[in-house]
Amino acid sequence: MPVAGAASRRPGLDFPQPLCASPRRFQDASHEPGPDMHAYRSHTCGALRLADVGRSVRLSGWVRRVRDHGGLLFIDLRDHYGITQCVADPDSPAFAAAEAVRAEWVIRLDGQVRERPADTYNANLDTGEIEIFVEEIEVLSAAAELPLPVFGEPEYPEDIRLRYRFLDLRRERMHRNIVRRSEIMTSIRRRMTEAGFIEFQTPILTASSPEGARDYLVPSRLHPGRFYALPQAPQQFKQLTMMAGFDRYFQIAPCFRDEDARADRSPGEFYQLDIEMSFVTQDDVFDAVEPVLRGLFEEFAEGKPVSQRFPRIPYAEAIGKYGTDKPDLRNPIEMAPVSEHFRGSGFKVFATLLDKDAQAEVWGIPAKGGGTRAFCDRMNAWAQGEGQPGLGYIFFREGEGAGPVAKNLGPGATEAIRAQFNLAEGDAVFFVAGRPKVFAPFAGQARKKVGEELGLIDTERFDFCWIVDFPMFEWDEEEKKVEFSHNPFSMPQGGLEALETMDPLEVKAFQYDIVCNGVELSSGAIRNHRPEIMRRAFEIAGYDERVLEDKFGGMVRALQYGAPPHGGIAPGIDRIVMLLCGEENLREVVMFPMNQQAQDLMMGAPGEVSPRQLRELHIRLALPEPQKQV
RNA sequence: GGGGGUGUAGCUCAGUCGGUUAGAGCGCUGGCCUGUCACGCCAGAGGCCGCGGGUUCGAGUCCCGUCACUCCCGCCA
Repeated sequence: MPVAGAASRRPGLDFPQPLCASPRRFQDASHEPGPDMHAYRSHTCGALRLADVGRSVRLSGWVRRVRDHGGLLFIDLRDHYGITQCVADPDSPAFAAAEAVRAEWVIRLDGQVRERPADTYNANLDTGEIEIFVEEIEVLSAAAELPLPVFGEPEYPEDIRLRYRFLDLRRERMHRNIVRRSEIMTSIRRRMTEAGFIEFQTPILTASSPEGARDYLVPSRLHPGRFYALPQAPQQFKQLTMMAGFDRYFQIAPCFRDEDARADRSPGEFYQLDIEMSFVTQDDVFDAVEPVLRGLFEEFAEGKPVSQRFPRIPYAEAIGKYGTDKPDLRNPIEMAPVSEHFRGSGFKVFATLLDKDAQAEVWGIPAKGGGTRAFCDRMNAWAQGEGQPGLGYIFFREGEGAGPVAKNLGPGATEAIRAQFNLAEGDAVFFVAGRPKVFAPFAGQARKKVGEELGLIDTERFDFCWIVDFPMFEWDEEEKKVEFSHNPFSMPQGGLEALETMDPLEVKAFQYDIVCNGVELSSGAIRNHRPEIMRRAFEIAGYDERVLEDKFGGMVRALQYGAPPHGGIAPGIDRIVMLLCGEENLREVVMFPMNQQAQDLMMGAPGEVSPRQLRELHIRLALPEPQKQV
């Protein structure tokens, strides 16, 4: 069998695009087959309709599927724009050629458009009322046996999908995701521009910054022993842009962080819609960003409702009600403290805990519809699987609270808890106890699990919220010191006075996140534009002035020469696209992603380089002992 | 760095308590088939059971190690 390299070229994309997304024809009807016919096609595979019946056409594309009936043979021809059924019978001069083609070959064919017999219309295809009677076939590129099928949309191992990404991207769902990503990008640029923002470019090769994630480093040839760093975000550049007197900056900015991946966190690189504005308060930023995101989501949500106002939830309240600073508001469960019902009660485990530790609390997680022993036991087993001692519960049936907790707690307190959460027959409530700081993340997981298990989450919605009033500092248990909890450049609420007079751990920052359906889309802040406040903030976090000068010199200098109050935010593009494509994994919306180990299996990155390249960079390798084999 | 899961045909998977020649679907090769669109029917090819070691009369199956992929924790201002 003839074997050729896989065709990655898409002639269609080289054609000038008319205004409509799917051009019906590339050429005028006057260009019928003949000497003037285009070499590859007169129409795309998504173009032809009943009105074209009788026309002589030329199509090119991939063979999606062949159905060979012996005396009659169908080829589904696919390109970027659609699928057209082509048919050949022994009367056709192309019959022998048609019998030879296989899936994913690239062919060009000429033929006549004809109406399908009415009872064989295919409503699933835009072109389903017509077919092409094939008169000539030219194989433009044959395909070897496929390492993964293109037809159909089942699950395949990711390493194979990534190694043969060009095949994976031919699949309908991936192709649609990537096109939608492009449309989302275009819409974002339009919306930002219409809102008066202008797009800037900032350096990719820049300096390492001491805070935050691990940097990707690029060795300098001209300066032995020195390194550039790829930007973790254009944070300082966008602030400097404001100090330079521009206003309303945006950029769809590549960001690079050398940290381990997650399903919702690409290894290595990702994109942010980076935004910064001058002379603004927190409310001004919200008022600028909210309509862009709402409009964007409404445009691509396919009818799913989108929050009209994004509720603003203080950080502390989010932790208390949802156990997390990225709550999924589609989940109606709100937790609340129930310590008072347990204090001094007959349920000794919690009563003793509360007695011994003044900081201890008990929280309740109401579970509407979870009032069966089977469900409660299942949740308890789940909690143990998560490394917890268990998950206490009361479930309500036959007019009373049931379960071991209720038995020891007594009917009075049990009824008080039922009333507090407004629970009824058939409902349950789960309990977590200890120091909130320690158990809150688990409580959040339990809330999520209960919501999912009981089907309380309406997946056909986009629920946004702002999380506001993040703490400025937090206690770093490992280093035993106060550390910036988010961005060191955020303005503390209350300014210098707050830093001078308050417990640092009590100081809040003008720091905020946008959360949608439990996904943290972005974080931002009103920046600290006052050098004396910044010096004090760094001092509290244990950095002396030299560090500030060394590492943030450019920015600190700029602050001394007239810096406007400014602030911004940076929504994650990949996560937005993921939500709007209904995907659970970022790799489904990135065209050529790396795997979880930050390798590009298709291109072979990271790869080895020649000794000469290393010499030029003044680099000698000091590999770990068990020498890596490649 | 740590924990969980997975690894058997090109692809998706099954494989019982450790027991004969390791199976199915899709794909591939050949044959039949004139209205299919997940076409249908018949036949065939295709296996280092991830890799290495061990236990055993006997290992896809049990044990140890290792590699790869993936999910999670740490990490991600």
